[in-house]
Amino acid sequence: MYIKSDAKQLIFDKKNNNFTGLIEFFNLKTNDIITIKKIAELANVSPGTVDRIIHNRGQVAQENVDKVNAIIEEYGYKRNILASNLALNKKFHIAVFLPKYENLEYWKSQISGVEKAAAEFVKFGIVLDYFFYDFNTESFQKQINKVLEFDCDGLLFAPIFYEDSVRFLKEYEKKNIPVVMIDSNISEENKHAYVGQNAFQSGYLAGRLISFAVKNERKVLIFKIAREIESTSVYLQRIDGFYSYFKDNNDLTNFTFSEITVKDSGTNQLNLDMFKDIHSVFVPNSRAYIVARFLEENNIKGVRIIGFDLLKENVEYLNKDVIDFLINQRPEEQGYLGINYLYKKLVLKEAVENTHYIPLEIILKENYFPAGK
Amino acid sequence: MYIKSDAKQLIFDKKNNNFTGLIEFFNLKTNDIITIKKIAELANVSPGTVDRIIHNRGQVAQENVDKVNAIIEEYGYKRNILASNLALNKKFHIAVFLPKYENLEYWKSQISGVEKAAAEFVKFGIVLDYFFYDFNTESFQKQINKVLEFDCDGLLFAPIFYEDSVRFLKEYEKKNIPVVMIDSNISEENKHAYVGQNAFQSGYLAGRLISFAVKNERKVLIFKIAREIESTSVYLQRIDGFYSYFKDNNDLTNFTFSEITVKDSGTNQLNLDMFKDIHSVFVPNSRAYIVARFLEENNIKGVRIIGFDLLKENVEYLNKDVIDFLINQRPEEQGYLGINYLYKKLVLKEAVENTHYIPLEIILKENYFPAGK
DNA sequence: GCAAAAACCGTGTGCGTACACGCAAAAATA
DNA sequence: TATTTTTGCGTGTACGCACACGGTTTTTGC
Repeated sequence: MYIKSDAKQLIFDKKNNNFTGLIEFFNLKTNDIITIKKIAELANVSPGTVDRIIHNRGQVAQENVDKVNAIIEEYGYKRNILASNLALNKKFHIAVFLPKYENLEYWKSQISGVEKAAAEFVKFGIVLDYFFYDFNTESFQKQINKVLEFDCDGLLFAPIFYEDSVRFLKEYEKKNIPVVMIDSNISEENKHAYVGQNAFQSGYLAGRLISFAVKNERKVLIFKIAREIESTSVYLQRIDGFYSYFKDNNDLTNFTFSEITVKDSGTNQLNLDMFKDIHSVFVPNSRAYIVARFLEENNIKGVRIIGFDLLKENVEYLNKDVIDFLINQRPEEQGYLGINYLYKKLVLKEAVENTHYIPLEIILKENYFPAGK
Repeated sequence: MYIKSDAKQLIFDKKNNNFTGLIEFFNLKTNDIITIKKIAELANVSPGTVDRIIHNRGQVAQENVDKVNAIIEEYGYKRNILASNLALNKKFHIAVFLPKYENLEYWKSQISGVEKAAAEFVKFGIVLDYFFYDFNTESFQKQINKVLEFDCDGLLFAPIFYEDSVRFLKEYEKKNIPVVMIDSNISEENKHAYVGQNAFQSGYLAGRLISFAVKNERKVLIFKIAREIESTSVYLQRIDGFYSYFKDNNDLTNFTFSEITVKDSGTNQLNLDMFKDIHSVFVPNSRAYIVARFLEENNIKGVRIIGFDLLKENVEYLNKDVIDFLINQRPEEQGYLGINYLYKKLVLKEAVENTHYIPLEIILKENYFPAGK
C-alpha cells in the first residue's frame, strides 16, 4: 500500500472488504454503489428475481441465476445492512447461558459486558434471553434442558462443568446455531467460537512473575481454594502452565513446590503451618484474597502472592501490597465480545474469527484503575 | 436489579438506555416501539411536523413543539438509526491527521486500527480523508492549513508537536466539529476527546517495575533517545511519572539516577562509559532496542531494561531476555477507538465518554503474542 | 379591508431490501 | 386440444426516517 499526503482516501476494495490503494477523494463522491435495483436493470430481470437469487429462495431460471450472480461478482455487490435489517424487521434472539451472578463479582462483570453489548445492539434487533444456573451440576443440568428447548438464533455459553457441557454442546450442535463460549473453552478443534484467556499460558506467565519476584527465596506454594466442585479445566490448565514455566527454564529443581487444597469458606481453614518457610504463593483462581487476608491477620510479611481477577477483595490487598500481581481476565470485555461475535454473525452476517484470546493483563497497584481505567 | 432464571429478559429501559429489571420474554414480542408516525397520531399532527421538531428545523407552532416533545419524553422515543441513515443517505467525512507512517511501526499500527474501524463503518457512511505529515514542524504546519480548509464532519488528530498543535486546535474549534486526539492529549479541561494512555502514570508504573526487578542494585539510568525535535509532552510526562514513583515511596535517596540524551541514529552514539555500574535502564520512548542492541553487542549482561511499545526490534530483545518489560500502548486499539468515537458521535449521535485511557499493559516474553494474541 | 408576506403544516417520494401475492408461460396430464 | 400443475418472474407494499414541495392559515403593512 502506498501513501501520499493531502486529502486522499485509501481505496476501499468492495470485493475483499479492505483497503488497497489511494485515490483522490472526490472520485468516491460519485455514488458507484451497486444496488439490487441496478443489478436487476443490468440483468434484465426484476428486483424480485434478484432478491430470490440472493436468498436462494428458488423459483428462478438457472440462466437468470447465473447472469445475476455474475453481475454480483463483477460489481462486488454487498447488501446494505441498514436497508436489509429495516426490511427484515426481525428480532435476533440470543440465549445467554451463564452462572447465576448474585454475589459473584466475576460473573457480574461478565453480565455487565453482555448488557453493554445488548444495549448497543438493540437497535439492530438483538434480544437476549437469560438462562442462569447455580453453581452445582443439578441446577446446570436442569437448565440445559430448557436451553435445548428454547428456540433462538445464537447462544452465549459458559461451560463451567466440563462433562455436562461437552454433552450439552454435542446435543446443541444439531440445532446448527452459532455458539460462543466465554471464560473457558471446551470446543474441539475450534468448532465453536471462544472468547477468553489461554489458561495454560496464564499459568505460565504466573510462573515467570513468581520467578521474577523472588530471587533466592524459592519455596513456592500452590494454594487451591475450591468450591465443592471445581472441575473447570481452566483451573487445571493454569497449574499445568505454571509448572511448565519452571520446567522450560530448568528451574524445577531450583524451586521447591508444595500444593494445598482447602474448601472455600473463609480463612478458618488455613493455619500457620501451611506457610512455614514459604516465599511465594500462587492461587490459580480468583480467591487470592483469602490467602492475603490470612497472612495479614497473622502479620506474616514478605510473602509474594499472585492470583487472578480484580475482585474488590483482591484489589484491596493489591493496594495494601499484600498481593503482588493479579492477572486480569477482563470479564466485562469477554461478555461484550461474546455478544459482539453473535451480532456480527447474525446481523451483519460477516465472517468472524472464531477464537479471541483476551490478553494476559498483569495488574499491579500502579496500573490498577477502577472502572474508566 | 433482581434476577430469576429461565427464559427471561432483562428489561430494557428505553429512556435511560440500559437494563433495569426482568420480564417474561414473550411480553417483549409485542412491538411497542414508538415511531414518528405513532407520535404524530398521538399528537394529532403529521409525521412531517414531528420530523421538523425532532430536527429543530423550525416552522412549527410552539404548542405542537411542546406536545410532541412531551410524547417523545413519555414514550422514550429513540430514532431508528437504520432507517435514519438509510434515509439520510449521507457520507460522514472524517479527516485523519497523522504522521506519515512509512517506516514507523507504531504509526503503522495506529493506521491499521483506523482502517479496521473504517472497514467496519463504511456501511454506515463513514469515509476517511487522510492528511499525513512528516516528522518536522514545517511539514506539520503546511498540512495544518490543508486540514483547516478541508470540509468534514469529524477529525482524528495526533498532536505530536505541542505548540503548533495547541494553536491549530484553537483555530479548529471555530468549526465546531468533533475532534479526537490519539497518542497524546493536549486538550484543556477535557474539551476534546482523547484515546491513549495516561503518560504520567505509565512512567510511574515503569518506576515500580524497576524497583521491583532490581533488589539491591540501585543505579538507574534514564536513557533519552530522541529525534531532532521530540517536544512531545508524552515523553516528559513519563519521566516525570517515573521520578514520582520513587518520590512517593521515599526511595529517591536509595536509588541513584542519571540521565543521558542521544540522537536517534543507531548505536554509534552510545559508549561503554554510559553504562558503567548501571543496573537498570529506563527508556521513556519506543527505542529501548537501541540500548538493548548496544548492550548485547558489548556482551554486557544483567542490566534491566524497560521501554515502550511492541516494535519488532523491541520484541526481538524481549524474547532474548535483554529487555525485561515493555509497556504496550496498543496503537491499533487507539486508532480503532478514535474512529469508533467519531462513528458513535456522528452516525449514532450518541453521548460518548470523552476520555478513554488505554490500560498500561505490561508485556513480558511470556505474555507477548503477536497479532491474534 | 385587502394584498402580500410570513408562519405553519401535510403529502409524497426515496433510501435499499424483503417478501407476499398473483399473473403468465411452460410443462404435464387428461 | 383442453385443463391442470408447475415454474418463472414482475408488482406492490412495508420497514422507519428525512426532506422537498406545495398548500393552508395567520400575521403584517398599508
